Amino acid sequence: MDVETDDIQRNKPPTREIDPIDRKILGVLVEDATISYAELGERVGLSPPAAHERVKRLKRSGAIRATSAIIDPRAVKKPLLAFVHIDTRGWGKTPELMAVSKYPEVEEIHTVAGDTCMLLKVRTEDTRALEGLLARLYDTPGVTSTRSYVVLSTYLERPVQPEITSEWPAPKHMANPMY
Amino acid sequence: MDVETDDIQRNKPPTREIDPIDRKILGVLVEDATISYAELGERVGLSPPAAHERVKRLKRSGAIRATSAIIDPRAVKKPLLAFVHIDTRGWGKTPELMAVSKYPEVEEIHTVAGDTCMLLKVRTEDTRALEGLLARLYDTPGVTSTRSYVVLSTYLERPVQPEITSEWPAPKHMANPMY
DNA sequence: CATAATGGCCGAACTAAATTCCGCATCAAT
DNA sequence: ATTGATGCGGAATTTAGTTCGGCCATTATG
Repeated sequence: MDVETDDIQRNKPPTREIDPIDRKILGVLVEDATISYAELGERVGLSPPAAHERVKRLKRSGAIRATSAIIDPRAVKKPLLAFVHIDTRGWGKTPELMAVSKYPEVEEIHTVAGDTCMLLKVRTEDTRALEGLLARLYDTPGVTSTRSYVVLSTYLERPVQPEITSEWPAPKHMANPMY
Repeated sequence: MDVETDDIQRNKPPTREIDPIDRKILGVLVEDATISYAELGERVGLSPPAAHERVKRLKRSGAIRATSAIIDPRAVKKPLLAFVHIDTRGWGKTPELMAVSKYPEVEEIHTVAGDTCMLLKVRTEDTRALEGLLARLYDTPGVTSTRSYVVLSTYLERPVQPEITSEWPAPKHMANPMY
């Protein structure tokens, strides 16, 4: 058997810096991950095998976490979107609340700073189902109150974008911060 | 303005009812859209061409809106996630606020019912960038105040799930609603 | 009640893309 | 200047995507 000696990359995904071409690749694949490597290569200025190599690297490094079908919520009968803020008594109620992960209606669970403790994004068939989920939340020990924000219309909803705004319009009425 | 005709497929593509096999297909493709039609067919009990036909139909009907690469936010230097609630003076300030769509940091824009008017999901490189975005929001006429909830930890974040919880645990302490 | 028509599936053939291989150029470190 | 490593491109190979024709089941129709 082969015995690995000079094992350079043990714990570190050798996170090679993401260069502009990688970012372009990510931008293309976020829009449409079904295109061929030939077309991907053409769009970013690479040959098909080179583009393929880049994508493999991005997947290995974890930059591309998955390739996923984006579903229309209406098509699967989940037209009601809501954000639920949860206040808890005490600290560290997260493990108990994580139990709601098993419901496919729950899409996001975050802990947040601000006047509330946790924040859920949930998508249900109707208000009855939302009520059922809220009832389930109140059954969790430590949950003191919730506030739900029911979405009326969604104007934008998209995955993580690879681009970054480098220069923000300077708010001239403000002093310059030290950091 | 809108003239109501009996146009069946104005808002609705001729959505043939989604049967259990379709839902299984969606479930598989949400998890991993890179698998072959051979494997997809095997998982849902169909031949490769039959699975292919189903997927084509789901895409045509709009049930599958896109196939997209899911990016690790840290890999693209956007570790700061925040939800921004916006209060506006008056009504219908949406068009103006839609201008922030051009910033790739903005991932979602909703109008919500509750004590606030709009809700944004934004992901930035750091607090400076978040401040820059907030400053941009305050420059929008009609915006009276914002409240930001900065995410400390994300425990769950996933795309729309095709499954639906059919039976919610009945809250026994409640009366039965009429509807 | 029989029959035609439709829709969905399968197996096989065909086409296109993914993947591998190898030589070459570039850059960095010695 | 030399060496090693890294990334790229072109061609060949393997694998998957796609099309085609026939079969079966369900539903509409005379």
